[in-house]
This record gives sequence, C-alpha cells and structure tokens, in this order.
Amino acid sequence: MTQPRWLDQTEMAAWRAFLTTSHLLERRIEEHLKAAAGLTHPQYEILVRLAEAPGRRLRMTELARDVVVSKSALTYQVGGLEKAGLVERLTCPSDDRGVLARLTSAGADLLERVAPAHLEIVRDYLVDRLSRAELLAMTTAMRRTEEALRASG
Amino acid sequence: MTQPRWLDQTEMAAWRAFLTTSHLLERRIEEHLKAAAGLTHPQYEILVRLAEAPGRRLRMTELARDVVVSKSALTYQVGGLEKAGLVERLTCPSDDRGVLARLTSAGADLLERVAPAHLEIVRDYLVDRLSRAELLAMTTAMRRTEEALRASG
DNA sequence: CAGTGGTCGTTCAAATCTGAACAACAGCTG
DNA sequence: CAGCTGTTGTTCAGATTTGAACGACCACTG
Repeated sequence: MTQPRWLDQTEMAAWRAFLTTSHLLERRIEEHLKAAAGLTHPQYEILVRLAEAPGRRLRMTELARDVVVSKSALTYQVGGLEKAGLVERLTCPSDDRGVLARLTSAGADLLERVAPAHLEIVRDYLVDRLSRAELLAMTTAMRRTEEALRASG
Repeated sequence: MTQPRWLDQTEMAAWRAFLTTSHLLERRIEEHLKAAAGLTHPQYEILVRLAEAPGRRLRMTELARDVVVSKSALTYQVGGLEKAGLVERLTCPSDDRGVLARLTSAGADLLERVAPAHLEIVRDYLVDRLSRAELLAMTTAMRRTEEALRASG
C-alpha cells in the first residue's frame, strides 16, 4: 500500500457536499413520488426508461443497468408495477431465458400525470440553481466517474 | 398548477448523470466498506463525524442530521456499532432525554485503518477526475441545493 | 405548581435492498 | 449432438430503511 493521500480542504468539501446533497435530494424525491403516485423512485425511473425505449419494452438486465439497481431489486419493483397494471412481462422471442418489461397504457398515463411535479422538484432544488456552464461541467464530470465505475464494475 | 416545464437536453443530461453516478458510487463504496471492515456506509460516516466532534461525541439528533439518515435508521446503525465496541452511548448530562454517541478508541483505530482505502475510492472515481475549478463549482452548486432542501424540509 | 406544546430517542411492522443459490437457457467447441 | 462455460431472471434469507406510534422529558405559560 502506498502512502495514504488524504483529501485537502477543497476536495473534502466537494465530496461531502456531493454526498450530503445526493442523499437529501433522494429523500425528497422518494417522499414526493410516494405521496403523489404511490411509486418508489426506482419504479418511477423504470417507467421513464420504458417510455423512451422502442416498443416501450426493455430486457430486465438492460433495465437494471439503466436504473442502477440490482437484479433482485428490479424483479421486486417490476413485480409491484405489474400488480398495479403499469407494466407487463413478456417472454423474449429471441431468447427464452429473457423477460421483456413493457409499459402499459395505464403506465404511460400515470407517468405523464406524475412527471411534471417530479421534474419541478428536480428543477427547484438542482437544475435551476446551476448555470448553463455548471450544468455542462457537472455532466462531463459525472460521466467521467460513471464511465470509470462501469468499466471496473 | 402552471404549465409543465420539461427539462431540455442539457438539463436532462446533467440530472441523469448526477443521479446515475451517485447511485453507482454509493454501491461501490458500500461494497468496499462491507468487505474491508464490515461497515455500512452510514456507519462509516457516523464514525467520521464522531472522530471530528469535540470530545468525540455527538447527540443522536445532530448525528442523524449530519449523516442524512432517519432517526430510526440511526438508532439501528449505532446499535450495531455499539455491539461491535466501536461506539458507546452516554446519557446526555444537560438533557435527560438525550443520548450521546461517543467514539471508542477501538472505533478510532478502525477508522484510521479503513479511511485510506475508502478515500482512495473517492479519489479514483470522483475527486481526481475533477479539476480544481470543477471541484469548487460542484461544491457551491451542491451547497445551494443542500441549503434549499434543508430550509424546506 | 399544573398544564401545554414540542423535542428526543426508541420500538415496531411493513417495505425494500443485497448477495448467494438456483434452474433454465444460449453459445460455442469438439 | 454431447459437453462446457456464461448469462438470465427468480427466489430466498437476512440486513436495512421508513414512518408512525410511543413514553419520557424539556421549556414555557398562567
């Protein structure tokens, strides 16, 4: 092991601000989605990804990767969405092991109804508080980290 | 309700990058701490906050606020730390309702042993990938959001 | 001092997440 | 086609989180 490299004041402040804020924002979003639509945040993100996908359907594995959730958590959350009639499961025609999750029209309707208030939160607390330059800087920085994490994980 | 204001491409990219990366990084950290020291991430943060506090002790409520965790989750996590001898509970002298969590020397030792590898992850995946200007920009941006969330929550 | 409203930390049930184990299947090699 | 290795999604047990309910206590008011 090499010499430990501590974080200096600037670095530590940045890291803590990031950590604290991401947790606070996550809490707020979770609270809102549950109250407004009875959805968890992962469930909301599942609906979003499906709504954007061609044919409104995606493989479970791809969905899990997109939403950043474990396979078992995805099974659990899709189970809830299916019970609520917002998503349905199809067997994948090209791979008998595979399962396709497809957004139902009820799911699309719910998403359209809930999205505005959700995005309003994202705006009020994050997006509208950043300048255009800050938005771009954050995007590239976050993507560098994402790429590194995905490459090694 | 006013007109829904969708996010444009730049805004949406920034928000998704932030969301995805924070989840990925959280997963990685959790995985490392569990393997290296049998700690959850909240538990690690509890140890850090206590180590910095005067007298290595803090009120439960303040700890919960700092670590951004619910009161009941804090009770649970401190319970585990106490069982492992890393933290001990004292009744607060100035307030009989209150409980002080105090870092034990075993807790301080464990923290010193685990911190370097933990910080190495924070470095490798986030801090070292940001320029000094980006670090500062992120800090102020995150703090603006944190302040807004705390003020309204 | 009794009364009131608020705070503190814990407990409990329910919801959710994780990781390992598993059966079924895909893709390739011989 | 048999055999092997890797992937897919689910299941299960255990760990963790949440929110509501609760008893104990504080601070203040009359």
